[in-house]
Amino acid sequence: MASDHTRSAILAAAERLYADRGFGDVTLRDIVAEANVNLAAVNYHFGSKDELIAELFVTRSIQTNRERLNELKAAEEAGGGRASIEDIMRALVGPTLRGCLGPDREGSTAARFMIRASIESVPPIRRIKNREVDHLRKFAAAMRRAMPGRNDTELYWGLHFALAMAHHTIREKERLLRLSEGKCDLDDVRAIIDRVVTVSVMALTIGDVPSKPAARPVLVHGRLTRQDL
Amino acid sequence: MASDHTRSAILAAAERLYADRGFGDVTLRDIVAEANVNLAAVNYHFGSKDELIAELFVTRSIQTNRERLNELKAAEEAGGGRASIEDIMRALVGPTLRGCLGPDREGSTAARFMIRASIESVPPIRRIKNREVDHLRKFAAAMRRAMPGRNDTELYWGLHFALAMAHHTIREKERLLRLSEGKCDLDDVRAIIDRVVTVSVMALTIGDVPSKPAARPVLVHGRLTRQDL
DNA sequence: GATAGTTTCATACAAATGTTTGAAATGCAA
DNA sequence: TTGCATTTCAAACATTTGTATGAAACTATC
Repeated sequence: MASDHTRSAILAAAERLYADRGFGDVTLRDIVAEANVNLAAVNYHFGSKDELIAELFVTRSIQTNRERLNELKAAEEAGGGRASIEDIMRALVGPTLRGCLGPDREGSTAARFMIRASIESVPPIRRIKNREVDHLRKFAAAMRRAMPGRNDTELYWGLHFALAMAHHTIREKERLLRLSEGKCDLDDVRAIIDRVVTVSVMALTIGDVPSKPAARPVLVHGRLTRQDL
Repeated sequence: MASDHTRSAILAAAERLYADRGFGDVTLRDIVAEANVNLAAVNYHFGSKDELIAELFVTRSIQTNRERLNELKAAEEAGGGRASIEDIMRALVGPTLRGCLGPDREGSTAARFMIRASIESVPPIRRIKNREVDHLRKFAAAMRRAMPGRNDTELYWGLHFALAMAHHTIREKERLLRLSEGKCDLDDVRAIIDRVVTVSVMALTIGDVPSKPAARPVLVHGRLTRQDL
């Protein structure tokens, strides 16, 4: 393989076009035109259109998953082997939200591509997403360590809701912006992450009936703190 | 129009096939074969494929929206013109969750169709969804009445997160089931609604620093109650 | 029962699309 | 250079797809 020129030109063009116009109405001919390569090059280098899409999505997914696990590991090391539940949730939703939201990310092709992938969900991408369960199990395990006494079911629901808020915010950011008439600031990614983390932690304390008044998470200065009642 | 036979046969067949196999790989020929009608009948009765899909989705959406508003109205009348925030959230997420989840709904074509529509999001459906903002404004208004002092921004985020949890649960129920190895009971719709409502209400109290200890929502017997600390 | 409007039908159309092919070009090693 | 493998290219292929057409069948009204 002398040079990846054609291969990477296709990848870049495909990601850009899919990000801009969606999987639905971008054809191989559009891609090769954008990349200035021959039509047959896609099948030569990737085998098929679906494998091209899969490669794009896998690459980006691996990046996000690695960031997540890095954050988790860092939090666990900082906590002497056990991360706080807040930090775990932050590691879970932070990379995705940071990657897909924010004003500077407006022009990021990778981010817009991942948003598309989240919205349109074509077959090759769905197949890959199904493997994501193994990755999530690592977070479930960390949560179990952070909240030893807690019911497993509650734990999974908390994890599920955290992803729900993060992904739905990415998917429906236009609608939220329109609904709130701009009042919800979707550029302040830090605040959004704080918000999602806060609510996720709250969700994980459902049914918690402590003997002494519980520490109650409160959003202060865009950062999660605890305030005793 | 002597009889709607052909028209409704097409609608029924289309909904069934789309629900089962997705919009991606169901053609008009599949639909007319299932409906035992002629290929040209679709264009004759609906104009185009997209208008057929739009009609299916609009019909179901109107049903859900009407149920939502009925529940909201009932709650407001029961509360003497002002519904509690819990009841508002329940009216928002209840109909959708009840429609798409639960064991008996497994065979409901309408439910599975709406799940598909939520996952795949083809153009005609996206266009309709964009008009949904007006509908949500009615809930925002009710919430504003229920929580007069509250910041509008917080209110929209709470509304947004409630929909996030409901829709994501519908979209990703398979994954949650697999992740939790069956521990999360997705057939107990009442409990799920309670859970989503509880967390939504919690989300709406972020940053609430009350002069006296706040009433804290707690899940008891699968039903939302209030317990003073 | 003739007529006008509606609905159904078989068939054709036209366009788009992913994929394949076989030859030409290119790069690289001996 | 020669020879061999890799890569590029133009063109064609083979389907699939939604849509259009015009005649036939049907229905209801007068």
